[in-house]
Amino acid sequence: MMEVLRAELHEKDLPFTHQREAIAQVLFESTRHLSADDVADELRRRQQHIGKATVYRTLALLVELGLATEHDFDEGFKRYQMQMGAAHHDHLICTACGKVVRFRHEELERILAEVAEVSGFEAITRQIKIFGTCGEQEACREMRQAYRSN
Amino acid sequence: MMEVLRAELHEKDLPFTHQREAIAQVLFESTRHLSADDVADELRRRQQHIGKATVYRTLALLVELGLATEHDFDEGFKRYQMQMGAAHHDHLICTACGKVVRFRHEELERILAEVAEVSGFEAITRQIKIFGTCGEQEACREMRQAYRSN
DNA sequence: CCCTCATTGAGAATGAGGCTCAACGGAGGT
DNA sequence: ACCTCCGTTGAGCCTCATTCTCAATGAGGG
Repeated sequence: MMEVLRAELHEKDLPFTHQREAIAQVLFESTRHLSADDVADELRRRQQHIGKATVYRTLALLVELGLATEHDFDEGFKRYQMQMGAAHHDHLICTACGKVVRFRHEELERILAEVAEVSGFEAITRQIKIFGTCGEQEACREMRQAYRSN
Repeated sequence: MMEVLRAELHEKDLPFTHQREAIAQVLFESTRHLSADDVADELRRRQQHIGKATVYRTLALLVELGLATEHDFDEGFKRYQMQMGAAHHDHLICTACGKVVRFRHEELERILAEVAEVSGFEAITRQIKIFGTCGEQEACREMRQAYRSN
């Protein structure tokens, strides 16, 4: 996987630095969606301090290269995740506990491609987010009740 | 329409202030998605200066009441639009010229409801955004070419 | 008209993310 | 290995959307 990054960087004549390797590694080893701060924290835990500017720049670069995806779960900051050639997937986000569940529905792919086509758009990327309550924790069920009685 | 706002506020024992009326009015009269700054600017043009804190608070309130919707088109700030009982719609966003096109596809509604159901989620709201190029302007076609040759 | 309590607004605070620029370090050539 | 050339890095500063603070204000019920 790190080979893919090395190759992509070489392709674009960009240097494969320790920082880029470390950041990609952290993202790669996590199954969660990490914020720039999460990444910086994890690097610190590994005794590899990397400036936040570099963290931001590298995350943006990984997205550019198509190796990572950027997500906004309405928390006021972005989250990132490695995208190792995996199919595009979408998310269900619990507004109470923050849990994120991935899903993929073939039918959606077809419909969205059709919508873009009809509108004369050439799609680059897309996002589908369903915000709701997952009901798994106390807080989730409470919020669910609050919404129902609204 | 302003009656709906008045009623909703009364229902929740919240005062119907001049500021709330003016902000809702601006949003109501626009067909575009307005940012908090857009709203403040329009109010200033109408000789009704309202503090930005109030603009932000009121926009959040309108969303809470279900009278407006909040959108993030990846511009670094949020945009708002009145939602007068209209059906939920989704967006195509041109990353070159910023044009936003609305669309609605019944099939999507059904599929997303099904996805939430299967995952045990109770959906509160959802968003679908397709980012791409609309090809209408010079800049859009240029960006389109850039992506193709990437 | 009064009183209460939420709202308002000016300005400061917060926080994600970008910018600056001197020092640094890949990596291809020698 | 060594050199040299650029692109990268990082500490700190800057921006800008959004929120907070708190004293003054005003909605609206009695």
